[in-house]
Amino acid sequence: MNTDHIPSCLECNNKTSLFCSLDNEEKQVLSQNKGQNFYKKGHVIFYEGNYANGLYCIYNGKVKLSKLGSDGKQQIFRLSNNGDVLGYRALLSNEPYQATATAIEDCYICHISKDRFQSILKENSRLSWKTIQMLSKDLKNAEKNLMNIVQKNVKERVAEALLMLVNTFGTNDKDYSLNVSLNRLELSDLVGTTSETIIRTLSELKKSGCIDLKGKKIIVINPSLLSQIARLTD
Amino acid sequence: MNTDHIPSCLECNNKTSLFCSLDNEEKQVLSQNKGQNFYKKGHVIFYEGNYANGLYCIYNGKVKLSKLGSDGKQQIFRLSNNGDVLGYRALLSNEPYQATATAIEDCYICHISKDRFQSILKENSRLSWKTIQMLSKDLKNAEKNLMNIVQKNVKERVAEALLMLVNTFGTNDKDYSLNVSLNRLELSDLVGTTSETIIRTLSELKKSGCIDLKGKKIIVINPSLLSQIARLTD
DNA sequence: CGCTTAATTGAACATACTCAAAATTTGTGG
DNA sequence: CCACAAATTTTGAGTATGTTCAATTAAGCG
Repeated sequence: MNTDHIPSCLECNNKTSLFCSLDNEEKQVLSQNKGQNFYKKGHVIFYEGNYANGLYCIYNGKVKLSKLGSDGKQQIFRLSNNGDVLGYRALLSNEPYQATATAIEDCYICHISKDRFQSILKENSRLSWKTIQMLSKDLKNAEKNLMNIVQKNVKERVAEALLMLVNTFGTNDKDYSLNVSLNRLELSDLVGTTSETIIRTLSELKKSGCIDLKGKKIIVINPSLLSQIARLTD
Repeated sequence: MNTDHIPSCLECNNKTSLFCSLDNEEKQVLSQNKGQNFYKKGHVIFYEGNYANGLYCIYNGKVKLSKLGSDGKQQIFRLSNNGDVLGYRALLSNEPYQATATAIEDCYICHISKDRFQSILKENSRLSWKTIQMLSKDLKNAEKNLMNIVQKNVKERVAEALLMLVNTFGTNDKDYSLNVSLNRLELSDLVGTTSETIIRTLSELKKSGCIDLKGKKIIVINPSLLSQIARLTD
C-alpha cells in the first residue's frame, strides 16, 4: 500500500467525480485525512457485509461491484472507472456494504473519511444535490438493468453489455479491442448467465459480423448492428 | 376528480411519508398549491415518458409502478401504499417518468408542485437528507430485486413476493387473505414470469402447505416455510 | 517446455414459455 | 335473483432457451 504522495483533491483532474462541484476551499477540507491506496488487479477494496467507514473515489483504475449469490454465482452490478465514487450508498444509509468491490486492473483509490464527507454534505446543499443526482442516476440504471434482464434474452443482453463496455471504457488505440479486461466468467456475471453461454453467444455475434474475437480480446466492429440486436432505441 | 376538501399536510397522519420530518410551518408551505385527486382502480396516475411537474403522495390507496417492455409485457417495479411518494426520481433528475403509475385500488392522491418541493428541498437539509435516505433505500431494493431475478428460480421468487406482499399490505382481518387485489397477470408482472407459471407455482405452494387458495384469494398459512423456500436469511 | 488456468465444444437435461382449450369467476342487464 | 357475456383462471402438451457436466483445445507464465 503506497502512501508516498497523496494528491490533494485540488489537483485531481477527474471530471466525472461527485466532488467536482466543490470549490477549492471545500476540496481542501475534503482532502484532509484523505488516504490513497494501491490495489493490484483482483484485490478487494471492500467486502459485502462490512461496515463503511468512508468513501472510496477512484483516482485511477477500474473496479467491479458484485454480489455473491447463495449458490456461489456472482452478479456484477456496476463497473466503475476513474473519478467514480464507490461505497456511498452504504455510507449514506448507514448499512453494511451490500456488494464487494474488486479491482479489475491495478488501481489507485482515495479514501475519504465518513465524518468529513457527512459534515460537508450537511452544510453544502450543492453537494447534497449532486448526491441526489448520483443516486437518481444509479437508481434509474438499476431499474433499467432489471427490465433488461427480465425482458431480454441472453443474446440481446450480451449485445447491450458490449455496447456499455465500449461507452464506459472505450477501445484500445492499437487493435480497437475493448479497453477492459473481463474474462468470460466475469462477462457472464455481468450479463447474468454462464461462461459457456457467453462463449456461444460471442461466437454467434462474430458470425453476424458485429464483433471480432482475437484470442480473448473482443473487438466491436459494427456497433449499430449490435444496438439493433440489443433492441435499443436510445 | 374530487376536490371538495383537500386535507392539509398538517392534518395528514400517514407516518411513513417523506415529509413527516418537516415542522408545521414547512408543512403549511408544502400544502399551498396542493391538489388532491381521486383515482378509480385501474386508472393511471402518470405515464412512462411524460415529464414530471410535481410529486405525488398517496393519501389513501395502493398503486403499482410498472414499465412496459418492447414485447408488450409489463414489469412491476414497486408497489406503494398510504404515505408513499411517487414520481420523485423523475422530478429529481428532471427526466421523463420511466414508469407508469396505476391505481390497483381506489385512491386519493395528493399532488405537490415541482417548484414548491424543490424550493423546500434546497433550503431544508433535513428534507434533502430524507430524500437521500429514500433514494438509497430504493436503490438497495432495486439491486436486491436484480439479484433475486437472476439468481432465483420462479418458485423462490413467488415465495419471496408473497412475503413482501404480506409485509407491505398485511392480511384481511376476516379471512386472512392478502390485503391487495393483484390478479394472476399482475402477480406474474411482479415476479417476472407468465400468468400460467404463477398459477402452477401457487398450486405447488398450496400442496406444500405454505399457502391456501380460496378462489383468486391467497392466504399465507406458513410464512416461515415460505421464507425457507425463498432462501431468505433476513 | 511443462504446468496451470481459461476458453471452447458437445450432448443431455431442466426450467419456464407458448399456444390452445376448458373451467371458473365476475360483471351486467333484465 | 338469474341468465348471459366477458374476463380471468386453470390445465395440458409441445417447445425453446439456457444450464449443467464432461471432455477437449488453447493461452499464459514461470
